[in-house]
Amino acid sequence: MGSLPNYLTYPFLAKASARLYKRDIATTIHAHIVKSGYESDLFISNSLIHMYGSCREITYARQVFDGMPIRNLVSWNSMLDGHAKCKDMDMAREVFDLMPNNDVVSWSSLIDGYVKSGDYKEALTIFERMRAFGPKANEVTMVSVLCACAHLGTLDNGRMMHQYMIDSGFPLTLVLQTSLVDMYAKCGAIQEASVVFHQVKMSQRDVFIWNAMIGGLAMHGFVNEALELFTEMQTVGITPDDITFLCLLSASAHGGLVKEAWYFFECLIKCSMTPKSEHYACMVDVLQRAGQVEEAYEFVCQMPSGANSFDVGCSAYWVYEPW
DNA sequence: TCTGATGTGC
Repeated sequence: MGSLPNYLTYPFLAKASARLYKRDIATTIHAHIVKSGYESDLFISNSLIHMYGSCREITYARQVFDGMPIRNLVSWNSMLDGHAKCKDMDMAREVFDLMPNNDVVSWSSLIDGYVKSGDYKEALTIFERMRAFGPKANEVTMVSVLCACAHLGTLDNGRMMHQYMIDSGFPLTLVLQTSLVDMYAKCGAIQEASVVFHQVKMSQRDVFIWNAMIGGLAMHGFVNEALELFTEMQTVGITPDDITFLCLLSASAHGGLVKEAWYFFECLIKCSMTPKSEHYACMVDVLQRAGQVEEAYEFVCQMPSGANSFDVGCSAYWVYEPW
């Protein structure tokens, strides 16, 4: 009765499966494609490589890639990104060096792979090479580059990248502005982070950029300022998420602010969210640092078993056995 | 009409 899937259907299915991160669904879709005879379609094969790469099934991705009679840049880039997602940067680099040609996506995938693998210096080295010999960077490239600067804490470098973006006439999208706020905050330049944050129109700010700013303030001990922004974001209709509370709880833990921590934990519940193990870990941390060992113990006991994890376990251990 | 890279917490 229903219509059969055609060559336009499968790329969407593969993309959905890639996002779901489910290997069994991925192989099922692949089997359907083989049965329907669409395996030789370039778009469909590319979708399969991407799907397997996203599911971290790089061996299957490679099998599809090797079986293709014709490949294009998307095939190579998907293979490259698959290795990068698996944090196998040696293989990602090999693909990059082997591919017949490359574009901004190839370079961005490589740079982001190094960032996600924690090799921030190499990410910046590749970016310099890209500036010298490669295609023009775009928003996606710069997000990864700013992330590398943030983790290295090299403020001068970060400022240079910001200037480069202005000089190159990059449109400052919300994603880029969030990366800038995060970079300045992590580099300790909370004032510059604040300037970028306030340049974004109130109506355009989403939970990501609010979190970046609140987290930046909290990280540097400006808990009152973080609290003010937390109130403000709710006033303008942005609902805090679990990351927002993690920022605030972590700041309270570092500052030894027990009352504030309880307040944020209660807010979290009031926002009808379920605290995760990380939230519990922050609470245990703040209580035991304040010397409230029994309260911390009680808190751990109340914790639903679903939230139990190594994080909380470690914190709980501190409650019993301070080294 | 279909395919590839990006932002907030540890």
